[in-house]
Amino acid sequence: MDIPSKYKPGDSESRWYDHWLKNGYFKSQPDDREPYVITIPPPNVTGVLHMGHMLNNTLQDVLVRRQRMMGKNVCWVPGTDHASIATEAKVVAKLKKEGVGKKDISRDEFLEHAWEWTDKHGGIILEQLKRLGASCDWDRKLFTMDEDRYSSVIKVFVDLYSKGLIYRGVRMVNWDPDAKTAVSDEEVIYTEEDSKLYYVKYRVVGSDDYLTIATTRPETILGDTAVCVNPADPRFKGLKDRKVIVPMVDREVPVIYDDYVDMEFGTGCLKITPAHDLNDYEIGLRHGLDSVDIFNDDGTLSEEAGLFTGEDRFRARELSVKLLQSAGALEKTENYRNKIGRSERTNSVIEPKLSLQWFLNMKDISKPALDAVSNSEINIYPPKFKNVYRHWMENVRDWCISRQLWWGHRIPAWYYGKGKFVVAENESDALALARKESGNNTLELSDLRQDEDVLDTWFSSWLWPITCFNGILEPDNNDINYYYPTNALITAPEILFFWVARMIIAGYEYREEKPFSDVYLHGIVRDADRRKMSKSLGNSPDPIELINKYGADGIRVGMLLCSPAGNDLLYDDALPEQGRNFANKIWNAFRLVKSWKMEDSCDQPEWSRDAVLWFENSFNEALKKYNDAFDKYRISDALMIVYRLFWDDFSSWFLEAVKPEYGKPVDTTTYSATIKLFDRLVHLIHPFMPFITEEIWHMMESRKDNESLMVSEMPETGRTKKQVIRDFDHSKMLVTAIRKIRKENNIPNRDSLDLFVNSNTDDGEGSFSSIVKRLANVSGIETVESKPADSVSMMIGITEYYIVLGDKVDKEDEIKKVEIDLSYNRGFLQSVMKKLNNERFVNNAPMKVVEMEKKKKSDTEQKIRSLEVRLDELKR
RNA sequence: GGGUGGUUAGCUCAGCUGGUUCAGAGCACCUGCCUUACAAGCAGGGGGUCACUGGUUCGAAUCCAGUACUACCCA
Repeated sequence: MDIPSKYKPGDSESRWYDHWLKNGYFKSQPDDREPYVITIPPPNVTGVLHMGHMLNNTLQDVLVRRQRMMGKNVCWVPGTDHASIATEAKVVAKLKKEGVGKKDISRDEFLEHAWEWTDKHGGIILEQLKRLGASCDWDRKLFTMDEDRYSSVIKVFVDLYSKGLIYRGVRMVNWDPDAKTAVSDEEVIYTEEDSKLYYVKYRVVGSDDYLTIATTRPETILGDTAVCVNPADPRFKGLKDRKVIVPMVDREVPVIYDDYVDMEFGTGCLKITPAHDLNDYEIGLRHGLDSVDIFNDDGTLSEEAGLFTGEDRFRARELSVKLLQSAGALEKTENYRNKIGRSERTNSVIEPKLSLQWFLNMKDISKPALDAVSNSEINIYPPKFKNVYRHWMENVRDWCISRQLWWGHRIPAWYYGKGKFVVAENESDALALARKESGNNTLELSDLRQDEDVLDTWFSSWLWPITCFNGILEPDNNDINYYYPTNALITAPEILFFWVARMIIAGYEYREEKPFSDVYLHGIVRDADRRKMSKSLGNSPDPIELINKYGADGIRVGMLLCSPAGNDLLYDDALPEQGRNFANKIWNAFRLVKSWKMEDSCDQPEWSRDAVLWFENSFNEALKKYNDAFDKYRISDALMIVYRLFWDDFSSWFLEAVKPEYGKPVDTTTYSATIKLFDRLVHLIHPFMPFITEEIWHMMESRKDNESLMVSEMPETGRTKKQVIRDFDHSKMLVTAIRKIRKENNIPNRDSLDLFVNSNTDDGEGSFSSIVKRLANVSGIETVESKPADSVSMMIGITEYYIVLGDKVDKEDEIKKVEIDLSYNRGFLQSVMKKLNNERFVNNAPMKVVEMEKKKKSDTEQKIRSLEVRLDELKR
């Protein structure tokens, strides 16, 4: 058989992916098997695949592939989300390039552009996932804005509103005065910038005293409605119930006391502008203060400011400073560095602004979701995130669900008359409701005006595990009844609250059941310097290029090798390289086995029989650990277990032990045992490396067209004979020791050696002498009572072995080694004796531990005796 | 400012409710090998005062307290 010595992943990847698709292995329909369900964390519909997706989806594919091989009815639902902010920004940018402003066109026209954009770019990312090997049920592909998902969101909004859980309220938002929209917290970038701290004097009413406040934003003085000090601050004791006069506008405002004020910072005296600072707003709420909104939407000063109306906020700052100065109210100015928030998109300084938004009351609705995680109905992996989750849920705030955007689910509220509105699933219901509520039957559609805003994207994705099976619109359909609750959710910890917690909330609200049993949180992909991968840094490799270079299997292994649960993954090209090398190793191991000529008349040699016996046990032990690692979502551990099983145990020990001498045939018993073991190995590796394993599985023997490794059965765990493993470990150590002696003494492997074992020291461990003979090229193993002349010795466990080297033995060197060994063992014995001589240890420690120490004592004493004898002989 | 983690080999990490000859793995490194599966490889090897200080205990990488540094979340 002519197989190239380097594995080339390219063509086999597309060939096998097509094979899987053609045979419909990814598809799922409800049946009587147990389901295993994962809904994909929907990537942004207009995005492209990045390293984070690679990690996230590799993990999911590994999990579903394994479960599929364990006989589950696996359903991995793919889909994308509309990402209202990001997508709208992209469409706005595109239109801008074409010279069209968003405000120049109608909402409908804009949405047409957005859909066009979506249709053009949407789904690229899912196509890219196929290159990775993702075994999603593509027939179930969904989009958060497709018809059923859209209607589901609207229905849920109306439902929650009718339950009294959704309300309108005032809230401080991050206002971008250039884009004239609110942006989310995630889109504000805070950096330290140089600014100035202005010290301004406020006169106390009815006295000549004044208070000095420090501010970086003197223009907001126009909106001050109080001055605040810490109640514990002795400097301001006598100011209770007093008022001060706000400079420039000469408004009388109260002095209030609040713990919020930091006595150390500035003058210990804080001006309060409830309309333009979040903390001030909250203090304002606590103390019942007025708020004066001094800004227009474009960042110029409003009528209410009373001064500088129409001026830009930064110009107003300069004017304020001048005015304060001329009025003698400016005490001093200091240079200062503080954190300034700028809009990610326009780089404009964010203006905190009060506005009317829609909220979801979270207090009661989130209760079951808190309990579910506390009582482990839902498990979070790694468990350390349980605390974080609980902390957030116990301090949950109401959710602001409206966004000042067009791309998304439009809020189903219709306004009519003065400040009145109705909430309904559609226009005609809204009209009917409006007529009923107003008692005015002459109302027409044209009198109704739908809310301009859309819902937060998370308000659609929080329903994802339900809407994936259309469980909102048809709550009793077959799919939802069969697939829900899903099994696992794989995502990043950064969206534990935004998304995961809210899905759990929605699950209990709409299905009265959890949405998934397990949450697995993986880290963020960073570069080798721990920097986040980003376009602007240019430190993010293109995943498709990586697949081309290292193969999908290689990159999958690379992503997982180094991503322990919850920890960040420091990407480096060395990782997929290691994955590729592993693929090549598997490939060559297979080449070796395939090159063997079989011969019926050969008997199975003892070493081969022994090797099969040992490897079966080794395999069983590894499989147990592998399953255990999966149960705990320790995916990289599972991979490492199988990596070492294949590379070390199978390739370096098993295959080396059974491989026939050059040109000689192999007996059929060994051959078929090897193929059987190889088959079991590729099963374990398949979830991680689906392509190469499928390729090899088909080359092992002739398979039918509709057969596939990916739908064949995972091996069952068998019993492990621990003694076999222990014996083989002993023999391994012996082989290694002999090889070391060869290397130290420059004895080539082809020169065979005689090995002696000291019968006085033999504890019976290590019955794999045939393998020792073969792998260490030992011609015979003889039993002796004492050390033969001109030999070097080695100790495995407590058993002493010798190799006769003749005049090659360096006596001085041997003596030195034995002395080092002796002093270590004497020291060790001392530490053991210290414990055993300690009455409190013997009385308090568990019997088992004491027994162990006694065994250590006798073993070490025996070793010391052997070493002393040896030293004696050497010195003779 | 509040909260939650982390600190073990050059790097990335395992070490569960204290006790196996317990200080581990992978990668990297060093030495020798193009040995007829694989140099994307084989064989052998070196490397850590388990952040620091104190405490509990017969016994601490593991439990407790404090310190330092660090990461993330919230404000």
